[in-house]
Amino acid sequence: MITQAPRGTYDATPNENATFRSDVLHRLEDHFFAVMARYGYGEVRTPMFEHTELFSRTSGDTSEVVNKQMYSFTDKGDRSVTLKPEGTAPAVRAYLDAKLGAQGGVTRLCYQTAIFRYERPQKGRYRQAHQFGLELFGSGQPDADAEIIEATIEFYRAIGLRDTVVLLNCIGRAESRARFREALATYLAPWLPDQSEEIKMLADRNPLRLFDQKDPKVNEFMAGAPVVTDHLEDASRAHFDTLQALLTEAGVGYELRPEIVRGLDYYTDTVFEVHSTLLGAQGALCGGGRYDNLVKEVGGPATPGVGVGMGVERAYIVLEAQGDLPPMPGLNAFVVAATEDAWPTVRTLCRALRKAGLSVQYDVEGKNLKGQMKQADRMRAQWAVILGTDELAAGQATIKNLATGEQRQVPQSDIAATVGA
RNA sequence: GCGGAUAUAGCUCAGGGGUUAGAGCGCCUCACUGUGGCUGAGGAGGUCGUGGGUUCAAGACCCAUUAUCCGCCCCA
Repeated sequence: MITQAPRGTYDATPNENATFRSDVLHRLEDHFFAVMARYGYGEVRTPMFEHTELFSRTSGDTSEVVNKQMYSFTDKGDRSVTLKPEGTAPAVRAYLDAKLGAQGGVTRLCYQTAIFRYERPQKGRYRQAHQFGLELFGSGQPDADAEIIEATIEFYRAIGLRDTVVLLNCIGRAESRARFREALATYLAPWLPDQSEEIKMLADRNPLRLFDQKDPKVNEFMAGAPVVTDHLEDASRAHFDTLQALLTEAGVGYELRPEIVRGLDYYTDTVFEVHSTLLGAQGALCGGGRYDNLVKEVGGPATPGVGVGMGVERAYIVLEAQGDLPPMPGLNAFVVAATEDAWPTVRTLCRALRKAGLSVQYDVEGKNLKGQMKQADRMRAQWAVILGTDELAAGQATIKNLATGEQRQVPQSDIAATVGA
């Protein structure tokens, strides 16, 4: 079936029952960049693909994303390249390549990008998905973490999402995490031999995930397990405490969740997700956190950073589940020829109205008056502007409000003002 | 990568081996020849996801395949 989009991808189209309406996606983008402009974030656009090493080095080779989800291929120059599975590592690379941090201080970047992961698709999970992202380089202060989270919430408010919750955790630095893993391993040791292969593998590969299992028996056992936040260094502890105070001050509600650990290995200290109950199994709207070793890892000077990646489709799905998708956009006016002699004037008037900034169409199918009126209705035009022999003679036009049905005659020169109001 | 469900008109769905496959909505025409929406009357539109098979006969049953959805896993 050559007409269907590849598995896990979709076409966004401007029609009412599209899976994703392109006009809505466009609105989300507008809101995102408008909000981020108010926070002073500048847009960075990075390539669709990167050297594979950028991701394998930074995301960690035990991570699921790098392990089996990357769209990697060898190009004709025998280089291994990968369609980007996430936005942060490329943003870091671009930040370094363009020497944005050369003057010191803080650099704030935002982006909108497609991401690719070879996964089994379901609702809210695609092989090509899209993310809005923020990265803040050059500050290790909790104020930076707070700003990222606050800006994220601000975006969700701007597009009208309700009932979202910020899930917050602090996973510490390498040393404290090692200490914690040790404590956890000690706790798991007597219990593990009786568990399923799956649990054993998880305990070996990514033990923090054990905090986030569906099995109630596992949860019961894990309730008594040591918690990451009990093993934090003083600096991490203080950072986390201050961040919470800042969020409270900002009026951003949050829940502490020791099971939030994130799938990418580069995070240090702060990690967070925003969830919505309306998303089903794919509960996360966005995920982010602090990555104080990442810039150095990519080859730059040691530079702290914090960022977030927000799922565009997931925001859309929640908006739709709320019943809050905006109505399909319509024209300001549809200009109608009531008599054959009016066509030249119809065309000139359309040009004038468009020049005045209005969205305007006229019939290009050779329809009669009734057909044109019908078309005006179908295009959700606010006004029908009707021109016929009578109007031409008087230098006027009949304008009809298609919502109320009222109509009146106005001078042709006044139409832009009336229709645009 | 694992388990389960689904695929029939533009959309939402009914039909469960046997004449020309149905409904609602949408679309087209007419009533309404300078006026959309409402109403009424007509009408068009489907190789029943695709490829095989069983059968005298398949949209229905079987196998494969593709896609979507749900759960697991993972996460955006």
